[in-house]
Amino acid sequence: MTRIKKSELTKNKILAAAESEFSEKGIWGARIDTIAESAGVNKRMIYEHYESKENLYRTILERVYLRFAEYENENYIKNLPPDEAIKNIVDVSFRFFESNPSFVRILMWENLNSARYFESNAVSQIKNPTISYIKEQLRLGKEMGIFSKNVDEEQIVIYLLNFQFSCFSNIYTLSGVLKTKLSDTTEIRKMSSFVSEMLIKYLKE
Amino acid sequence: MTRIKKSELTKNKILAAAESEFSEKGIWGARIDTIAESAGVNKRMIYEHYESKENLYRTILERVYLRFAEYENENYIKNLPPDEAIKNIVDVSFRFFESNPSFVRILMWENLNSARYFESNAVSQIKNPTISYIKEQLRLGKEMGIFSKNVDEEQIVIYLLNFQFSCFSNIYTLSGVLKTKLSDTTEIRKMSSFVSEMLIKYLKE
DNA sequence: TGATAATATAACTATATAGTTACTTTTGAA
DNA sequence: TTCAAAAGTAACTATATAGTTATATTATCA
Repeated sequence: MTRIKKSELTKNKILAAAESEFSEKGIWGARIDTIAESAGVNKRMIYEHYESKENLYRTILERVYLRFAEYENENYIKNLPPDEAIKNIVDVSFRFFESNPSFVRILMWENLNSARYFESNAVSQIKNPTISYIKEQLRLGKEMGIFSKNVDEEQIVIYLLNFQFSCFSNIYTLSGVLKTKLSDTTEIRKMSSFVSEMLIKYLKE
Repeated sequence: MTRIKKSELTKNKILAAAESEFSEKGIWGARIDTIAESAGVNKRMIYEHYESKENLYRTILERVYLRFAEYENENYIKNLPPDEAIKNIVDVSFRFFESNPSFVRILMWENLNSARYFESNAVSQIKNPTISYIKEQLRLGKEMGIFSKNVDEEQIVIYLLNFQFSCFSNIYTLSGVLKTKLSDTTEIRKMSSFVSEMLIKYLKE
């Protein structure tokens, strides 16, 4: 294998191991030794390529968030009627969260750190198309007379982003209280579709 | 001061310091030395009264959750019509979350630990009156013909518990994306009342 | 082919941290 | 007042962890 390819491989192994370790334990609980070991790479290589634990974490955060933004961007079905488009938005982010549990967890850690790293530099500059897309659909829906005129666009955006996320994030303590395993995919799907149905009804009212 | 009173004082100082440290940094990030120092108490006293870090954490978790259950229990206004009762439930938990940020954070840490400590022993046995109270109001509302008959009670319970909580929990990364400071009380209040209005409309539909 | 720069390794250092030990001070019942 | 038990202290131990150093191996290009 060529030198460059080999170092790329090393970097990728580090990134994969780091993503899993950081998502499991957060930046403070994660161990560099563990990352090195489960990447099958010498610890010094982490410092060679990523300087410090903090910097490695930032890299992971950026990477993970970029993956989200790209997924959203690529998967929205264009030219749907506004009500179908809203359902589609819910559906796309549902599928992303479902297949990227480490994304959900890393964002949760970030929230407990008051989004310290998330707000800094690169990450917050990543173009996320979702917000403007939602607003566009809402405006379109109002124009077409499908959606009620006095809907608060800002709140709908928050609702869509936040409450979809919360179907995946705070379900463990809630499961304990309800004595139902809400982390099962079927349960999550139920919650998610309930939330979106309710929203659509509200918009059309 | 008597011996017993003095040791009670020490215990309380430890509990207060521990609650703040654990809520800030979670069980893994919290430091026993920091707790001892900010309690103004010798480190050994923590082990004298609480055995281990883990056990101290459990004590805090129980204490904090008990506070929640008691608050809910004491603050619901009885004999309201069902729609007002639902609004009241939202309002009461809003006020609790608002004035107990450490509760919100500790539950978030717990969710990242898959509710490991939350599910064990004492905590999950604490009687939380909320769930049965919500269900009662829903049934009453249906009987009185105020609420639609085909409302999924389970989902409403989840909605109320989870989405109210998420107005406080995952707002930091979302603030970053939206470039609005959602952690301000006014913003939280907006979100919360939006969510409850939407629910009431849905129930009455 | 042999010099050189990139890539990799093992063993190390400095520090932080949960938990302990051996000791001193204070309190209250007899 | 005395003295045993409770409450408190400082200094310690064993271990874990982020980051480093000194050295070895390997791929590329002259």
